Amino acid sequence: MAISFTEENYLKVIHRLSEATSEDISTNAVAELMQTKAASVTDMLRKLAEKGWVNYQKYQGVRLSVEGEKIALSIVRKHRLWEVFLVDKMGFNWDEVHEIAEQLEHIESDQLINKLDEYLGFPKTDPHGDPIPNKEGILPELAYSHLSDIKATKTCKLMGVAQDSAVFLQLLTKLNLSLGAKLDIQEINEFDRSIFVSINDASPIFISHEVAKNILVKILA
Amino acid sequence: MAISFTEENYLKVIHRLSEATSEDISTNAVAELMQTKAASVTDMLRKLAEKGWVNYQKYQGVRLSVEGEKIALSIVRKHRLWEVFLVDKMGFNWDEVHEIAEQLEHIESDQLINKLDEYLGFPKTDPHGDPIPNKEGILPELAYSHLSDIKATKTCKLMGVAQDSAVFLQLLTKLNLSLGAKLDIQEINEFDRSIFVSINDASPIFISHEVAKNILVKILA
DNA sequence: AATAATTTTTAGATTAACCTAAAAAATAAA
DNA sequence: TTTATTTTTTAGGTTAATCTAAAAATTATT
Repeated sequence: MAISFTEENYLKVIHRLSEATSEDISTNAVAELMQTKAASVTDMLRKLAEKGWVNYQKYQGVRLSVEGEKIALSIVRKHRLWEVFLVDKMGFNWDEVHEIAEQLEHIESDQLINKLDEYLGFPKTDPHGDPIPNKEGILPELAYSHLSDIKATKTCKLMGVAQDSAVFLQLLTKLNLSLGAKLDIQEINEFDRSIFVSINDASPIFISHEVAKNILVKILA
Repeated sequence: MAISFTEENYLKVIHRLSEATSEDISTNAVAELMQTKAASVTDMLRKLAEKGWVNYQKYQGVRLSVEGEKIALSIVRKHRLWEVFLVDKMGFNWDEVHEIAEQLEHIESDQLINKLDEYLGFPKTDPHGDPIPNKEGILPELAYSHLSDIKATKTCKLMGVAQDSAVFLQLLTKLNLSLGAKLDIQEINEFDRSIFVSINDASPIFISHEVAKNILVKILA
């Protein structure tokens, strides 16, 4: 069935909200991410439900149907593969690619996206460490920890970020924090929950709790 | 000023029609290429004129303004660069890329298109031999002959095609006619204007006038 | 449990891009 | 130069996606 860019964006947003919770997604939550009004969302949810892509009962919130989930994952797949292309092949920085990928994710051609996947060497994650769903729409669950959740002095590897905003990514770049960076936690301060950490064996610096919350790491030792 | 996909497509179509003639473009001609009705075209032409992208007087036809020409050429540039990408990097055949490029040409990012240009090695023509406008929107005029216009037994090189339809391109592929192919004209038949020609030194075959009209060549000898 | 606050939905409009049918203008033919 | 034909425009409507304002349902608070 034909799908519009707008419908694709709604499915993508509902999918993103569903990842964070097992509860139904509220109209307001969708409205906020779609940067639109709740009334518009209500209209669209009814339409998406008619097309069979979401389960929606009025006043009860919404969730993706199996079919809707499939569509959402194919958009995520396209978005993340294009991000890899933009960084690996076009030479963009990781904080510059989100907006362009938002456009490219709507290009419709299974053949193209599978050829692109191959051309990029079947990458497992995008430049922010987010996993890329495969052709069958299966998204490997990567169980990484939030740096902010770590309670002891450990050595970790930066595997991803929980936020794609340019300001955040630029801050990480300034701190020399990129995918794969080694983090030696020296101290965790109870007072402001800031972390004193050495990055790639450099002299340790302070990282705020706010930043640590958005950094995903694998614990090495 | 903001521009919609639809507006971009109208400007592209008006540009294409303007290349073939120096006269003003008729509403009906635009309607046919846009696959829409004349009444819809009238509405859009008024809108495009208000935005300053075309010069339009009712009942007098339309032509691009300087600004409109600039926009149209930037779309053509994007379309043709993406076609090169699809063929050279993604491994598509020249008859498979038009529809995908129709989507990709609307991606908005000057940075991306200039990086893509560089990545592809600043190609001069697309996979069909059509010239690619440069960053400044200047389209090099390539003066090639239509194979059908050649009146004597000559040796030529295939430089482009005047049509991008998949059926036509697939026929050329079947005849072993690709960009750069050598054509030795053996005979031109007065009766049906068909051409008896050797392709890359193979044994000569007949090519219809209809096909020859859509083949662009450089005369070598 | 009743009331207050919040969330969500309905009702009615708006805009972009399209449509059909009819009117008007331009062009071609008698 | 009238008349006929074709082209183009106008008038009025439709659909998708949005909006504001008001009504209804849900949730939270006394």
